[in-house]
Amino acid sequence: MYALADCNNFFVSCERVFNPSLNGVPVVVLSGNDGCAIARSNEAKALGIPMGCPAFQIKNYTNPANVIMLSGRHVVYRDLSNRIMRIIGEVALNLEVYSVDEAFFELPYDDAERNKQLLATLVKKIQQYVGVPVSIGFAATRTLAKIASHIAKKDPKNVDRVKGLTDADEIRQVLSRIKLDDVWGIGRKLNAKLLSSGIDTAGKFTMLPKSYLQRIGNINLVRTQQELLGIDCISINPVTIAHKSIMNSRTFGHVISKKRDIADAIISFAQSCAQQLRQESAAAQVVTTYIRGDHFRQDLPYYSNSCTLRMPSHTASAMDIAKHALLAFNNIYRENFTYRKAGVMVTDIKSDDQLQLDLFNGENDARQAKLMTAIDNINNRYGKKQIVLAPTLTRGDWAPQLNHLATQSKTLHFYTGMSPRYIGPYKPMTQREEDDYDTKQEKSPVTE
DNA sequence: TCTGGGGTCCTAGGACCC
DNA sequence: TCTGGGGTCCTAGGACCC
Repeated sequence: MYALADCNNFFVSCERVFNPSLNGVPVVVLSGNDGCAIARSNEAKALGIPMGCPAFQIKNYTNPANVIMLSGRHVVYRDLSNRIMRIIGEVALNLEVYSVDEAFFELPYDDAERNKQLLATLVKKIQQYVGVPVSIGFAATRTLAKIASHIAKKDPKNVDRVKGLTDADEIRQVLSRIKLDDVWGIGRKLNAKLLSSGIDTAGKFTMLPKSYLQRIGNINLVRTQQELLGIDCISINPVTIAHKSIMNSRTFGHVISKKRDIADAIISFAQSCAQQLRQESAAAQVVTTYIRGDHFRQDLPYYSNSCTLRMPSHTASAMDIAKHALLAFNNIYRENFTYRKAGVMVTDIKSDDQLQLDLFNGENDARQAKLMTAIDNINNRYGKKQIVLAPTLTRGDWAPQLNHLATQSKTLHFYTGMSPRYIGPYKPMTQREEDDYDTKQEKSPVTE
């Protein structure tokens, strides 16, 4: 038996833990740039505000004065998530943290009723210790457990917020009612494709021939069908899976076209990727940089592109990664276009203990590693971004094409830190605001 | 005016090898 | 007329998830 624990309206529930006056009223948590709704309270859902609703369209559903809109505080959500996972871990077998607000695990008993009691106790404990409401579904496969958790969440009469789907007749009945796109693994495209053939429920989907599913989708679609039929076929992920890719990207406050401005952003994305690699005691060998225009602006020519480079060896050095991210950027940047978003991704990641010493760069790597450790220590102690890469000093090495650029990079923060207090279109900060922003330490940022 | 960010897996097709 | 066969690796793109 698999169980799926799913936090209800997670980001909103976290905010309510710290501010009970948010209970009972419509609350929406917004994405970065305060762009769109990424979590909604039940009251906000009842107003019809859809997931992903752009913030400026909320007025189409209700008077915005009725809705409390909050910028996301993801560090807080991560912390509460960790506490919840720890509590689940006390009773769970093979806990598999699937996302910040969801976890799969296996149940100890064969008996559905005993499992149900165990889970009901767990839900209460999380509510009491952390204050976040959680719903739990359980069944023979993860896909069915997921459906069960939806049922647990949606049914107001179910005070335990636990639902088991273990009886074959009940499963058949439930599937005949569930809309296909509510099934885990069926997204927009597949739903549309299947709908056009009259397949609108999970029940009908389970009767389709495997060969057809393989043709219109891939092996995963076949697996989804098997899972709905009660056949477990999603392999278990070990508890701690190393990342296979790490990405850092931002939508800018508005379109920009200056090469140097974008390059600054690329450097800071690369820096963040490197930092996360070091946190995970890992290193990457492949860097991808991508840039793209604003697809909402019909009045501007649209261009998007990406470039992937393999570095000479695995590295977690901000300098190595930034250097290659910039080289990649130089390959794809085109003048006379405007850009709205950029990002850096690192792949081919290996943990430090898997890595062999590179005979040719060994000494250099060791020096870089020491330097990076020193920077991490300083930043941990005195606040993020006390030491950052200065593109102005290194541009000659990194990207000769940038040589003609003006020398200053004070704008770095606008693309990266995205201060939670900074809301609105791009504009340069005053020195005062900047000092303020830099984590309110007495020190102003040290620029190397 | 205003539309997020970060992941995973699978497949097809090309380059390259013998 | 007729143009080998089989394999690996890499990448881009598309689907999905939260």
